[in-house]
Amino acid sequence: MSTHSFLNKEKTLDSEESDRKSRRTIQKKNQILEAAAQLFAEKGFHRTTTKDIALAADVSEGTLYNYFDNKEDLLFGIMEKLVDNQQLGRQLSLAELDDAQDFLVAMLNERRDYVQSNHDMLQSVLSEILVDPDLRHKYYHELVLPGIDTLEQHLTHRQRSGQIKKLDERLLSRFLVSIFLGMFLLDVIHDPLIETHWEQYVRVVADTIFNGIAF
Amino acid sequence: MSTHSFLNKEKTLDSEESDRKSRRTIQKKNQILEAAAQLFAEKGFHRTTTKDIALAADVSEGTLYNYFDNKEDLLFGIMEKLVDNQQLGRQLSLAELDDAQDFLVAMLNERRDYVQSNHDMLQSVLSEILVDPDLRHKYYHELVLPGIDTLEQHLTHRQRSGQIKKLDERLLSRFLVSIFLGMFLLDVIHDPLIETHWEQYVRVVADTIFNGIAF
Amino acid sequence: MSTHSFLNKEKTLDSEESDRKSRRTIQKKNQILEAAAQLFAEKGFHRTTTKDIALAADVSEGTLYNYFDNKEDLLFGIMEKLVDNQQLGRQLSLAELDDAQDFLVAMLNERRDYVQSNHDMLQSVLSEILVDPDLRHKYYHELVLPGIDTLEQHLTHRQRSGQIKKLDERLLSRFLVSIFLGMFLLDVIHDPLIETHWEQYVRVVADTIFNGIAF
Amino acid sequence: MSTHSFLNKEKTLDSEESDRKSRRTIQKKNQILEAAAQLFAEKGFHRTTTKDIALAADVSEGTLYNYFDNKEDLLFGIMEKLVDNQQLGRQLSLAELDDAQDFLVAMLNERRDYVQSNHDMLQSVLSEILVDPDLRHKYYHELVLPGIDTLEQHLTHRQRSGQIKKLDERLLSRFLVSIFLGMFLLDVIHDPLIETHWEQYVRVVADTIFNGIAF
DNA sequence: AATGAATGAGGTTTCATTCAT
DNA sequence: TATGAATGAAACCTCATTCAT
Repeated sequence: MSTHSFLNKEKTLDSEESDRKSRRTIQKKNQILEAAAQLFAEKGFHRTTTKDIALAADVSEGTLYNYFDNKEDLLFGIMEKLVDNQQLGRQLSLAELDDAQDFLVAMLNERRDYVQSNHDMLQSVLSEILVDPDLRHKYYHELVLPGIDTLEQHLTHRQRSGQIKKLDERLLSRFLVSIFLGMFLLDVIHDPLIETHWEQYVRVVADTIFNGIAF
Repeated sequence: MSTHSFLNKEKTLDSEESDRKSRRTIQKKNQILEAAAQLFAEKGFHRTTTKDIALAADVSEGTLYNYFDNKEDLLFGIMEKLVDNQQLGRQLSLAELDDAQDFLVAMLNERRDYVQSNHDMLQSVLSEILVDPDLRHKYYHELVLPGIDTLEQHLTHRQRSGQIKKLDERLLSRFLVSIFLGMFLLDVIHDPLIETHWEQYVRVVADTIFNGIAF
Repeated sequence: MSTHSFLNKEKTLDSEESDRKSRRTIQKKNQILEAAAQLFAEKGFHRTTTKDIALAADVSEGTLYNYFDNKEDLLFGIMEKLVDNQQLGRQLSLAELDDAQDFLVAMLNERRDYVQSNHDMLQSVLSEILVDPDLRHKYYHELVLPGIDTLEQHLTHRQRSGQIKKLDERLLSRFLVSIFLGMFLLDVIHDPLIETHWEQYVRVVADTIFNGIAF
Repeated sequence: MSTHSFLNKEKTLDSEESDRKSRRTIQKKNQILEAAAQLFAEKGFHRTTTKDIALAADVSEGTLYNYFDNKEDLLFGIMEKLVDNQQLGRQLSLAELDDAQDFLVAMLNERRDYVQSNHDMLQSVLSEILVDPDLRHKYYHELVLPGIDTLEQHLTHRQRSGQIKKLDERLLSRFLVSIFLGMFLLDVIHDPLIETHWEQYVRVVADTIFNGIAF
């Protein structure tokens, strides 16, 4: 038993040390990614130099390459954080809102929050997605598709319980997703109205989707 | 013939020669812009070299600079063509469709056509818009805002004639525009469903917008 | 006929122009290769920077890359020149020297000349050959083996005509080649004696090979 | 036992400790040098990184610098081992072979053994010798010249005792050395024949040197 | 008007070396 | 004594742009 506890002590020490190390590594990775995301959002991936990033992250250029294989790898790092954050958001998700329209409003707001708190990272990544097949593939499969899937399930559920009409879930979910995407684009393009009138906008959207615009 | 003389009226004496010149110039500009747009769409603006463009356009690199001030100017050239094409599309546009839902369907299809026949140019320009303030400004003011405005007018008109509910037109038009934008993004990201199920998709979207998803 | 001559005139003009162009290209390639070879011989391939080479060749660094794909390609360029020069030397080669020993002496001198007039290029290439499989392969197959082959043929001929003993030509030719290689190495290492006593050295070598050192 | 006390005699009081230390030091130095030599032979000095070496030697990069001043110092370390090994080989050397031709054969074989068992180190060092004056100087003076000197003495001895002709020993010894060098080069360049036909090759070489190729 | 060779600033990346732990 | 993260100089290479022809 004494031996055992002795071993444990060592183990604990070791693991503590390696823990500290990996925590510092993760921290520094984040420090770099945040600097990069901000710059990418401001000037774009290609107009941002590794020197810029190093400076903004307060490390040397060499250090960048101790944490990331190359410049493009930074984009993948940003994407991973986006994926993590999305999953995080989903956990503390939309509870079980009984009313379907409440649910839609909640979802729009949740998306809005996600977009706002990950704005730089999303913008960083988006412009390259349009242009880099690898990144596009990753983005589609790890961020968009999961979103679509979750939506489909919710829709199916609501349809079964008779809360909403029986329209093709696959198309309906895409419709909703493209609303989010478009909303984000309008935001990035700096259309002033959505930002200033968010509350009303959500109401209009939710109302329209639920009740339609026809009399 | 009268048309012809009318057109001629605006021209100076040495018109024929300068005409031929400018026509050739315009043609070569187009030749270059098309090559550029295709490459930009494939590889992105920054990964496309002026050499690539010259090669694809079958001119020398030097010639590029006889027609455009610099590489970025090509993007502005592409944007101008997009604006022209949009205006063109709008003229022969949505006639006067009595039924509001028919109108919406027609509009969705018109957008779809526009997107499809200007795909490369749109994709070329979009990823840089996210990253280049000048271009973004131009895009917003010359392509997005006019679209929003036109939509607002249509909506106001339909509201007045009692065909649709009285929701805030500014927000409703943004809602519709963000649907188009999102649709385009899904397309660029290669989501397969919208492409293969376009007809049904349009129906779902139009039905939802008009009648809502609630029972 | 007039058409023909007219065409010819054009052709001549064209070919003259393209000739001038390609001649200038070849000239500039040589200019660069000579600068590179000298520096490589002095400091070695890796300690020579592309900037060094550009400076020595009196062109910009960018221009280097208009003529060679990358730095290593310069080594291949040097090797090609070595191969050319060897073939050149072989044409005006060892005539038909009746006496076998005269022939050996002539050959040793011919090698010496080759080594001396291609010294920088040989030294440039040699140290990388020891370390770069591609280059080694090329060197062996394009420079060493042809030399061995030629030697073998000569030896076979002399053996048949009864001038020398019937020893395995393949081994004997390798023996002679390794004498040349070793000689070159001693030269590069700056052993003073061979350089200062070349005439006598050749005599000793030829005498030994022919008559042996035994009484 | 007497030997043991003899060895101990030279040591100070705290000898045992410093002994262990220096023995461990020497061992680790060797461990590093062997790893380095292997990598240098494979990829060349410049393409081998200190990280590579550290990894292969199973130490950290920092530790490298506790044993060697810098990367180039590794080459000097390798050279020193080569010198040591050569002297070692020479001590238990060519006995006193009465017959001169037997002696030559034995010498060729001894060189062959040396080359084979020090192959990586020789190849490591050779390509840099061609390019690094310091190293070249050291190589020439500590490895080549001693070899030449030893040879000269042997030759002089054999000449005096009337076993071989009176040719200039300085040139003759260089001739023999360049045969060894060339042989080594052919080996490094991967000429297949010498390796597969070594026994016969030695016989041809020895026979030629002794009796010549002339009838 | 068209060409394309030349340019050189500037980008990404590598890697020997240092030093705090 | 051993470590390995951090460094930053410097290398190779690209490419938008110019300009003599």
